[in-house]
Amino acid sequence: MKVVFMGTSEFAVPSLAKLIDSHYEVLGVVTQPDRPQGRGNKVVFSPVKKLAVEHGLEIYQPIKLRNEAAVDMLRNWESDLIVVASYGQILPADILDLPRLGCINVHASLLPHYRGAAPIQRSIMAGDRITGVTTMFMNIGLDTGDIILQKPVAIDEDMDHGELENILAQEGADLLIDTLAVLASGSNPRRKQDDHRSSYAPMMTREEEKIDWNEAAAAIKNRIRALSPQPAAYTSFNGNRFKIYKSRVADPEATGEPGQVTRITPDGFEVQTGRGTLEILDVKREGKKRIACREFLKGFSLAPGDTLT
RNA sequence: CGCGGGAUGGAGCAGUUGGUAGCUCGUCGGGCUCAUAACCCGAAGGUUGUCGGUUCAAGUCCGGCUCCCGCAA
Repeated sequence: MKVVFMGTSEFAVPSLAKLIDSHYEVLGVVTQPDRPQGRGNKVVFSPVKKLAVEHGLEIYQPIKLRNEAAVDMLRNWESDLIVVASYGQILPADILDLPRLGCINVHASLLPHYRGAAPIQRSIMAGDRITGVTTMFMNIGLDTGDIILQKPVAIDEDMDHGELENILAQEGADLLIDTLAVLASGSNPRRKQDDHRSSYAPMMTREEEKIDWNEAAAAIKNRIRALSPQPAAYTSFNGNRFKIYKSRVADPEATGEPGQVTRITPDGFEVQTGRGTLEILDVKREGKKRIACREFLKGFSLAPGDTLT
């Protein structure tokens, strides 16, 4: 079976890696164009491109898929199957129809839940204790195709986005290999998604990175987890903005003025929220490195009564 | 050359208009207490990221380099 892989972000890397290690033939890799990004606007390869380069695979980086050149390119590869994992662009019908076996996608949720760009963040932010990975046949809709295989994964209550993404990426890669085996065997299992139970997981926005101390402690904790380690939730004190990576609900029911520091603890400090207090454990000041909160307090004077905004 | 912050004893930070380095914590030794993230006394530990320049004198001014980070895209 000859396969074309389309992917961009870190989540897609294990899938491509397993595909390379498998006996299936990888004809080429499609990934997003190299774009200037980050500090200094340096041009950086996508994680998938880095892996593809290491293995000397043919790489194609169209700006748009929705044009003849892109469709021709993919047609010329004459693949049996296209595998997509967090690629970052919608595949037009012209391309979906190209491979003999169709296009399949590895998605980081138990579809039909959390269709869209940020299923991992959204599931953590919602406080879910279970999520999973899904492989499906792609169609015109956004993550609406027929399901091939699924595997549930438990979310530990202290797991952050980075940790969960790693796990799901690995599970997704394994599920992909299982899926290919199923398809190669000639069977074609597909189960329609129940649209009535679907939900949508839109990309996280800048605004959502700011902590609102009026929320309940548990909700803030989940937001911090969902954004850690990148880009990380933030708050500020006296004009100093700092990011918070890790927290713990101290007293779930305590009441008081939201945002106020209630006490200094051995591991950090506690902040009053809309409902309950939250102990802050891991932070990073602008221009500084990430450090444990107790270290942070040695050089940053913060006392009970101070208010975070 | 997108804008900006940082690099100081093991850790986190201060260091005024340039005059040979301080604080909190930790470590080690001693003391006190029923006890403690307690307290008291004492000690060790820094060629101030790197290279060069200005100067009688530079952590402090100027330039190059390396690494780290925030913002904006």
